[in-house]
Amino acid sequence: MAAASLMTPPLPNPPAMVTPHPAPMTSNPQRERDVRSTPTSSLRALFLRAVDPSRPASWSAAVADLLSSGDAIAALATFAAAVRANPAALLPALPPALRAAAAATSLAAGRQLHLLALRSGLFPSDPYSASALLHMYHHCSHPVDARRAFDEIPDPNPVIITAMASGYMRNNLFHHSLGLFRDMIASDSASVIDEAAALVAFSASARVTDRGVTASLHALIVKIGLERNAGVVNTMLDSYAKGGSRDLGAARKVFDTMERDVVSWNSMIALYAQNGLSAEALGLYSKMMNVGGGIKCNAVALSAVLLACAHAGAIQMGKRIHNQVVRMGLEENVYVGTSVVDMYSKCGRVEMACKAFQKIKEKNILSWSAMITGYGMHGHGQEALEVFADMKRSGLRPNYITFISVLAACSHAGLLNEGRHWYSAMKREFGIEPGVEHYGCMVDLLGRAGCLDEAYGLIKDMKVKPDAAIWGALLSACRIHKNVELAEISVKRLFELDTTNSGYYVLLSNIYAEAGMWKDVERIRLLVKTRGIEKPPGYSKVELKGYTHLFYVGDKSHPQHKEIYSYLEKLLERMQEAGYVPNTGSVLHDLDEEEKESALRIHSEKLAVAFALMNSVPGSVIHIIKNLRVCSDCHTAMKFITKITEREIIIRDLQRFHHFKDGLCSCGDYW
DNA sequence: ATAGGGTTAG
Repeated sequence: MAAASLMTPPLPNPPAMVTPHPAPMTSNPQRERDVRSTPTSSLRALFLRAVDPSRPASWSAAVADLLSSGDAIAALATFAAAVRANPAALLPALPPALRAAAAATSLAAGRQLHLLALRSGLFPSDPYSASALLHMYHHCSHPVDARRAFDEIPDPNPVIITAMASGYMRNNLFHHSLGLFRDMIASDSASVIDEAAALVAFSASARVTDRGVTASLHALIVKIGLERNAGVVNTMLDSYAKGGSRDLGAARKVFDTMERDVVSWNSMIALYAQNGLSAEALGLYSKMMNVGGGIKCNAVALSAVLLACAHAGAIQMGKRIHNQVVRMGLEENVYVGTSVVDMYSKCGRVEMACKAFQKIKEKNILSWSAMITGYGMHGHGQEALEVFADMKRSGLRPNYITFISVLAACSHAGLLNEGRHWYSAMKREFGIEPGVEHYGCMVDLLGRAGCLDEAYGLIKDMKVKPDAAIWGALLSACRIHKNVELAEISVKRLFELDTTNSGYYVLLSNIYAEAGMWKDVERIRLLVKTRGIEKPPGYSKVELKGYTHLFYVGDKSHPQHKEIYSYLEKLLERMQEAGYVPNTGSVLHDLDEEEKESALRIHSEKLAVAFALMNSVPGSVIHIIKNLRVCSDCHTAMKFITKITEREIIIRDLQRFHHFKDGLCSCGDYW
């Protein structure tokens, strides 16, 4: 109908909102000839040769084909040619044209198409154009415009609602997305839910903290018989484990009763891995490989299981998985490759991480970040900064995450000036506002370097609320530099944030003790006692021949404990001959010196090291995981052990890495 | 003739 009149006069610009952009559909005969003859896209020429201008379907097919071949601009140009050549082509070609505008994130083109849809009467009555239009606005990050258009659609069908809901998800408006399904959940009527809608609804419920949403949706899909649809149930599985329920058990229950496909296995493994249940993740992985019912492992499974290895420090399993990666030819894959890098770094093998990093074909921002973090964790600050420089040279723009890696590397290596430089460059040059993570690194870096006032000033200037890690960093800096006043302030704040961790009080009482403030030491000890706050028991883990051995302080439950203790005795003698003096400063102050020394020598990391030295292959790296920070005496002890035995020892606590080979360790004095 | 769709990486 009205489409014919649109052909001749150039489209008036939509009011105000249009941004300058190579508008693809100006009706200029010259341009039209260009579209059909220029060799800018040989593909385009190919498609256009096949177009029968008299058949509308022929045009829309050409637009859609160009789009799916990846040339959105050519698709838009062809759409413009279509409308001029045959006005009847508008109806079928408009939706793919809108998708092309979305793919090119060209809001200007999208708005012109919107106008065209309005003038031709296709909007809001044609549901095909309507859903594509919403899709376009969301893709161009204009959810408000999408909403405006959505509100004009009289009776939106499931496809339109799904387009709207998934668009909200894309723009991180999770509650808005869920809101579109809410009435339906409330009335228990599944009128609008089909497979695609259910997928979006569950993925929305995985991102909000509202309780019970997943279960209600679950009831709904059972009612309409979607509970045997693997895709839908997989998303449901995910939302049980995340979202408001956060219940891995519930997810596992779904997993056990459903008809599982690869994605189900991968999701469950990934969920375990992400929640730190490494043993469960690894167990489920081997179950999949053995009794998975013909399920083959793929890139996603390997990524997930590598994360579990990284978390558990399971280097041997990690190597096996890496071999599998190589066998499957997935070394060049960004996802898998980045996971391998992360696994090797967290398991203490930076050189292996670096080799794996070089194998990745198209490194993305997270691959680079993983490598920077890897060097940083090991105290190799200069290497980390070199990788960062390489990343910038490769043309990638550092983001929020990149700067966490960079600043963490500076803080761990004690690169004060570099840290200061990149912290300010981050804001000034890259326009990134620092978040808690960046502040955490800076407070740690400044604090260790003794710039306590600067660190405190930084906290006071923060635009976001400081978390326990930040005050904790300041507190341990106070221990190093003996600042009672700031320590008290930090503990006060920590107490408001985390009342259950007595570690902070132990640290404060040690600070008092070192300042000779015995009354305060007593006061804190009483406080800890009366409040019933307990320090979680410290333990150290060591992996040997695929088995993990766990040690607590003074542990005598290990079958080899007698040998371990006598080996440790001999080791300590040799260490003392080499100049090791037990650092009793980190032990509670009401013990006498002798008691302090015997308390120190049975620390879990020492037991673990002795056990590993007795049993491992000469020359291999000893890798220990500790659930808490390492005390200053164990820190020193490891250096001496390295010196006498020439063995590389790596201790990783839950967050951090301490690398003793070259005596480099920037860990503070903890407890 | 044309529309909407998650699980992996710091």
